[in-house]
Amino acid sequence: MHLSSLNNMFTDKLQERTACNNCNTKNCLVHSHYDVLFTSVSLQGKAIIKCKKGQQFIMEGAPVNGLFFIKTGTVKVFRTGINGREQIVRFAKSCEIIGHRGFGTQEYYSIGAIALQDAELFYFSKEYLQDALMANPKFAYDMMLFYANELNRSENKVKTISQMTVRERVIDTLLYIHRKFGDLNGFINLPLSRKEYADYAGTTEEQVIRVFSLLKKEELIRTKGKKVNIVSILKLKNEISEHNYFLDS
DNA sequence: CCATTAAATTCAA
DNA sequence: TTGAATTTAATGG
Repeated sequence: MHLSSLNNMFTDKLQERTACNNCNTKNCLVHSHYDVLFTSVSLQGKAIIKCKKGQQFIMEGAPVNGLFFIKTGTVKVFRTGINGREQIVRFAKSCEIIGHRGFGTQEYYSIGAIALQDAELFYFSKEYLQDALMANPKFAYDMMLFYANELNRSENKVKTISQMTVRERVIDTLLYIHRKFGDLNGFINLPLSRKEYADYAGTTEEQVIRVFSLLKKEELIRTKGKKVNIVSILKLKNEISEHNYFLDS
C-alpha cells in the first residue's frame, strides 16, 4: 500500500476518534491546530498510543524523543524524590500535553507519567513537531502561551507546598482536583487513592486519612471508598483563602 | 513508621 | 452475579 493512502487511513481513523465531548475546541491545542498536526503527507513521527490503566508511558530518565497529547483518559505526572518518595507534579486530562518540559533542549525526561484510567494518547516526535512549529506561527504562539501558563502554575505550587500546613495542602488538593475534574452525582469525578492525594499535597497517606477523618467530622466532606463528596466548597475555600489561593487549571 | 482490622475493589467462575 | 482474593482505608500503638 502506498504511503499517502496509509496516511489517509490514519487521518480518517483520527477524525472518527476526535469527537471528544469534554473538549473545548478553543482551548485544545490538538483541535484548534488539527490541520497543522494531522494533514501532513508524512506518516512519520505520529502515532496513537493506547494505554491501559496503571501503565507507565514515560519513564523518568528515559531519552526524550517526542511529546504526548492526551486524547482520552487521565494521567498523573510525577517525579521521584530523594528517598524514593513520589511527588505528583500534576494531573492531566484530555487535550493536555505531557512530556513538554524536555521538548527543547533536555535530553532525558525528568518526570514519569502513568495512566490513571485507560487512555488514548497522540504521540508526536520532536522532529515532526518542530516542523509544525516552524511552519505555523499561530501554533507556535499557542504553544508559547501554554508554556507560560505552565510555568505560572508551577511557581504557584512551590508557594503552596512551602507555606501551607498539612491540612491546608490537603484542602487545596481537594479543591484543585474538584475544580479540574468536576463532580459526578456529587462525588469528585476522579477516583484517587489517599496515597495519590498525599503525593500531590506533599504528605503521607496517613496524614491525608487523618485530615479526611477530621473534615468528615466537621461535615465538610463525605467519602465513600475512593469517592469524595465536598459538602461545602465555600467553607473549604475560606480556610485557605487567607493564604495563597490561586485559580489554576 | 508499622500492625491490625474493616472496608472496598477486582476478578473469574 | 456472587463471593473469594486482593488491595486500600482507617486507627491506634
